[in-house]
Amino acid sequence: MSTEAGRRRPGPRRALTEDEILDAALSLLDDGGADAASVRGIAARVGVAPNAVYTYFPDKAAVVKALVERLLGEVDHDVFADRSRPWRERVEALALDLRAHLSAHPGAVGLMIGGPMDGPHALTLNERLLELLADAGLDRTGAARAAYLLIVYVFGSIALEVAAQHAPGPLPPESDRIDARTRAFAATPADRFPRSAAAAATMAGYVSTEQYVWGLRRILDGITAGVTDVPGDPDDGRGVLRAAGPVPEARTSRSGRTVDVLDDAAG
Amino acid sequence: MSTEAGRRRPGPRRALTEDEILDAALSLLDDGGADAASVRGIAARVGVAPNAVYTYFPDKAAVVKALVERLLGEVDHDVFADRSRPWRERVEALALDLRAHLSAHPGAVGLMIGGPMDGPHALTLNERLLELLADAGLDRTGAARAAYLLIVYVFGSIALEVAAQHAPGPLPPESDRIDARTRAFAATPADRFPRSAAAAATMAGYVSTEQYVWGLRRILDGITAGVTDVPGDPDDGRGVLRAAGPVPEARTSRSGRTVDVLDDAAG
DNA sequence: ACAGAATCTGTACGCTGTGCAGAGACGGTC
DNA sequence: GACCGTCTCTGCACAGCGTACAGATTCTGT
Repeated sequence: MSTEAGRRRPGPRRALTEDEILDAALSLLDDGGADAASVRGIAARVGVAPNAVYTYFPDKAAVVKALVERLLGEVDHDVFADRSRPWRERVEALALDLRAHLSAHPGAVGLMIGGPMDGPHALTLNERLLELLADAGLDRTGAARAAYLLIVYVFGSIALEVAAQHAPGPLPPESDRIDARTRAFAATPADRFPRSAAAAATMAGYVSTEQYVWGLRRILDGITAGVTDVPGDPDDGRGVLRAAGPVPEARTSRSGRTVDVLDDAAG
Repeated sequence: MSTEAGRRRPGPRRALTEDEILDAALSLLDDGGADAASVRGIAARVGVAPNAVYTYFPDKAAVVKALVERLLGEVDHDVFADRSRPWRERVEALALDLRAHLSAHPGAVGLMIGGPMDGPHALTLNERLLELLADAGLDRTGAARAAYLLIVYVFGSIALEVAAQHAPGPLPPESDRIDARTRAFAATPADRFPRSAAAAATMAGYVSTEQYVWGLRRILDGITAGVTDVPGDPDDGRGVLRAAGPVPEARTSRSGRTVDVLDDAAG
């Protein structure tokens, strides 16, 4: 009661908001890479003394954490709530949206995967994925494992894509980066690395959207390998799927054995 | 001719070797986390003035790069060269070996995925994966895409696993970390996150070896979905696989369409 | 013996995160 | 309207960071 929400605290009005500080941090990050978001830089950007920042956040780690949370929150709730669309489409839309949002701030990506990522927005992302994968016909445990597999893939892809870029600042267009990689891989010594030299064009495309979607689809294929497809639209795998626990009738799958092993640990 | 390999350079003998510096950096990293490997700390550890390090490496980034390269080199060439073993087994052995080696140095993991990872040992890893996946029956392009998918998964998993740990220093035993996560997830509000709350046990196991292997197997399933299995050992998928390019006869698969899209970009 | 080159040290500069003391502004109570 | 406690922000300071520069020392090749 005494500390109700609308009451102003004593002392002078705050010159800033937390959001303005996060804005400044993000723009510094975008301009100068992961190391550019210094407390002093943020303070200068918003026009206060460096230690004034500590009125809003206890330390720099809290600034980073809040920024990561905000970036994760920008993607939630929108794209994949529409349950009329097939679940695979929604997963792909979510994955592409995450990639677009995060790789727009390459300097922030390193901070993201450098911390625990256990805030409410991260949990919301997990929750949405669980809903999505339940629609796909996966059981509770399978959906959770699949959700983390997807999270690992999405954040791993983005992290490696950003890390492949040497210079700070915004990511160049995808085609430019692939061209640069093509030129770099052209120097691969074919005597020591014959297969890599032969696959140089594909390797240059490791950072492409096509590779990203290709890998995502292989994962979705693997996730649904133990789940039987309802016939009706075999062309694109968009058919509604129904759950199959041990699936004793459909192609004795390795997933049956795997699930048992995992249940030992998680249960 | 003038600068032949065995010739000593003028000047006093070096007090150190590059390897000793990397040893010092790694041990600092292991003790104190990613920020502990300072140039001054390294120099103190090996008993020289801070700037003596710059006799061996041009800057700190070069030290980190060399360290990453060395860690990547520790895993190559050994585990998965034995072509008599089934390829899935070899991929799993490689993935588990990589995870064991890298998560033994959690402080180094962040440095690893923070840089381009384009050294010779990284290329060797790619080359070995290409060989392995060629044995699995994938064509050149498919093998390269699958290799990167696996790399993303392995490094993404390890990065997220390490990032989930708040304190620096060596990773606690897996069971302890899962216990801690179980306790943390017990506080998940079931009203706002019903599915996450219900899957808390599985989510606690996100950092487990079981989850890691489970995800790896789903990926391998997805990679080989467009490749027909030779009957003979259907129980574990260890049978030798034969290549299938467009696979027009085996279950009209989405991979056919996907590959076309990708060939447009990479070709 | 001498020239040149390499190694290492001492010193210094600008940067980082952040703790402490103090000045000023404001809300709540008299 | 005066006062008090609390909050905000500043100036200063400290320890640590990466690293550039100058100089002393030690070696190799001539």
